[in-house]
Amino acid sequence: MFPSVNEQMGVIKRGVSEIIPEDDLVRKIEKSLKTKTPLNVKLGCDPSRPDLHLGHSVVLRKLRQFQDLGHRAILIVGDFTGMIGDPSGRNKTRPALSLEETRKNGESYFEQATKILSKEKTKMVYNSEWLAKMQFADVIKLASKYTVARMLERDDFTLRYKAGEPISVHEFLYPLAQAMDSVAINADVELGGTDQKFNLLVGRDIQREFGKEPQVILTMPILVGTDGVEKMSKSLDNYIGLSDSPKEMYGRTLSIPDSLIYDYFLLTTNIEKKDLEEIKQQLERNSVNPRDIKRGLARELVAMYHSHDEAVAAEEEFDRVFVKKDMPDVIPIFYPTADDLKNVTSLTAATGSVSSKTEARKKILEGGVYIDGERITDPFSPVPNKDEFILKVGRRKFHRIIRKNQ
RNA sequence: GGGUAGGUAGCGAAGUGGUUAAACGCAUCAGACUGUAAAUCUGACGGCUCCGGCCUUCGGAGGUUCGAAUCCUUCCCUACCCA
Repeated sequence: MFPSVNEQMGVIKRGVSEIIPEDDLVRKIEKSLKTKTPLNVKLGCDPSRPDLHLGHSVVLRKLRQFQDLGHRAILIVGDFTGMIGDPSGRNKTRPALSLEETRKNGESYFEQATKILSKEKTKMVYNSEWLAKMQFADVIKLASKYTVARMLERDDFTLRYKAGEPISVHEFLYPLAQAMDSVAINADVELGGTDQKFNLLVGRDIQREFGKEPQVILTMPILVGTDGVEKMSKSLDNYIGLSDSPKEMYGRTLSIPDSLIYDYFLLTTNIEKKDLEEIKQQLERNSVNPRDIKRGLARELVAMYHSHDEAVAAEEEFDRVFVKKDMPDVIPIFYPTADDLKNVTSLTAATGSVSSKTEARKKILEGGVYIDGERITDPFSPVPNKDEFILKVGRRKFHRIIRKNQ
């Protein structure tokens, strides 16, 4: 039923940052084999940001591997913590959510996560189920099990504390709440990014306090975003979304810096170990143009989330539009009103490519607006007297303008 | 509770009565170059505009003044020190 311990460990260890403690994981797997009981593998998800991207995929893919090895994946939606939000208002990215919102986001999270996870084998639970039932006395008791010094061990807290940035008391409760999740579902393994290491470790301590066997924690490296510097995140707009269209996904992938190519292959694709090794060699020796390796990565990703055919199509389209500077094959159509046709500025603004006429005028003066391939330099130049033409704004916004003859 | 230092555009950070829509850096956007890589260069960067201008900003609210981000009052917020 289950693969052997060595086989399992081989799969599990690919790409991981840390397994703490590794021996315990081996032991747990041995026990699972002996008793024919799958391990409970936990992953917490944040319902305040339901748009998943490649960064999330790193850890989700690891979870999928556990599923393929026969283990049980449990997604915990942090609806309770999401509902509390951040009262200090310091972190605006964490607004308080209503119960309905967290539910809705949870559903959406599940839907996207199952692009990677097996739908049937994934269990999703909301942590309000047990956290909402706790009394204040329970919370105090829980909090008493951890010390301030230990909380401050956390790098994030230390840095903020030293920098003189505010840390609210309730932030100390987050790791404890997360730990309670592990207690509630009897987690054997908890996955997370390396930035979650502290929280995951707290889970071990609290499980012990509750007389449970501590979970093994497994951390995955943080995927750097397309800017090559920051962690991939939606708010920094350096992400490749799992729901991005083939075109977008392909283009965004090509925009990552060369230094990230290997990590992306390792962390976000399923390519064979030997191919991975070859890529590493090629990159190190510079024997192949990194661009071509990157194109391969982009095709791979589009094929994973869409299809092989769409990957090929996306590449062709990309070459046409950006290499040959030709037109994309699908261009949104815009039917202008008489007012929009007053001049090119009005038209550009009307298409919504820019936020206002002021913006449109700036782009025209900067030389970023083209009509049928001709650069427009005068904001007040008239709209060509044609029934149909192509308006291009910036590098990638195209509109097919069609006049309706009334 | 007492004291100190602060709160300026997406972020960081100057400015401390009068060309100040507010230096500078980062980020972003557009252009050149290119492999939608890196590096570099140029320009834009509060909002709107009939291009003449108009409107809104310097934690909030009042006030002084011809004139305030800058002075006064009050409130809110943050860090640090003392208790």
